[in-house]
Amino acid sequence: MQRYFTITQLTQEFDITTRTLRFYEAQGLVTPQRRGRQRLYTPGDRTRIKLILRGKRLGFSLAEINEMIGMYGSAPGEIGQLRLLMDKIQARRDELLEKQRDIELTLLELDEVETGAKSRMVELVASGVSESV
Amino acid sequence: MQRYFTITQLTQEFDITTRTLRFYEAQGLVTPQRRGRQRLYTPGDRTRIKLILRGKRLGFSLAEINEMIGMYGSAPGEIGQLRLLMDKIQARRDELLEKQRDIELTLLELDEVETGAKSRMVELVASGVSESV
DNA sequence: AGATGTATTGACTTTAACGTAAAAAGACGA
DNA sequence: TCGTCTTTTTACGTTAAAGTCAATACATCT
Repeated sequence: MQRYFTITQLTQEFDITTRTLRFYEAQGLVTPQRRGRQRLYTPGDRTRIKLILRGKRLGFSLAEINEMIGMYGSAPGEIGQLRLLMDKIQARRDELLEKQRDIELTLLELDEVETGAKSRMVELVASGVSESV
Repeated sequence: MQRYFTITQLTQEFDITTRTLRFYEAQGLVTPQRRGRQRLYTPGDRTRIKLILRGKRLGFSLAEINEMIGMYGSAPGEIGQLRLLMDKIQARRDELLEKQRDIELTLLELDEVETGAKSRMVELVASGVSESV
């Protein structure tokens, strides 16, 4: 018993437009089945869409995302190909680790700005500005 | 004694083009001084550029980056403005935390793929394919 | 059958973030 | 002073990732 999703269900769930999903399909990122002309998305398709959106949030291009998703089901039968795959994995991992460091730094800086803003606020309130916090 | 950087020094250090730096300037992201027509970047400008590139790596748009950088030197004198600033900070923080989770998940998936690839490799080698590892 | 609402397709447009090319202006060494 | 090099400015081109619009098709309700 396969459960299907319609395109609008998915657009609502992920807060994207139909145009977006059709565009992803045109790019070969998802290939939903058809009932007549209507698109039917399987749970697998839905998962792929989730992966795409996650990749987007991390700043990857659709081409990169396509490549990454391509890694999942593959497991090629040739040693050379396997080596290539593992190289790609390592490259992605390095990128992600860099992003992690970038995030840490940015979070720290946000903390600093917030600290400054807070103390500035205390100053203002103490200096007699009537304001209910 | 102010030390200045030329545009090409910075392009080499950060591996970007002059076009990129001039574009950032046109967008108001950096405003180097001039000696005649030549651009002179201060250490502060250099830091801003680093922040811009970091933001880009995290998938933020130049407009978002501009806003974030704008938070740094500000500390506005009005309570309402301070509240707004703190709201923005929190929003950014939430985004960054989401990106962190996204990265964790992606790293885990990469691990899985790699594990699969490794065992597949062992299989291949064991099944008699001559290959020096 | 007619009206209404949702899907699809195709074409054209838009936006961000640069790339590329051409012309002119200094800067510098021989 | 000449030639070379770098830098600047201006203008047009490009790419990715959709947005927008119009025409058509399907399905459903009345």
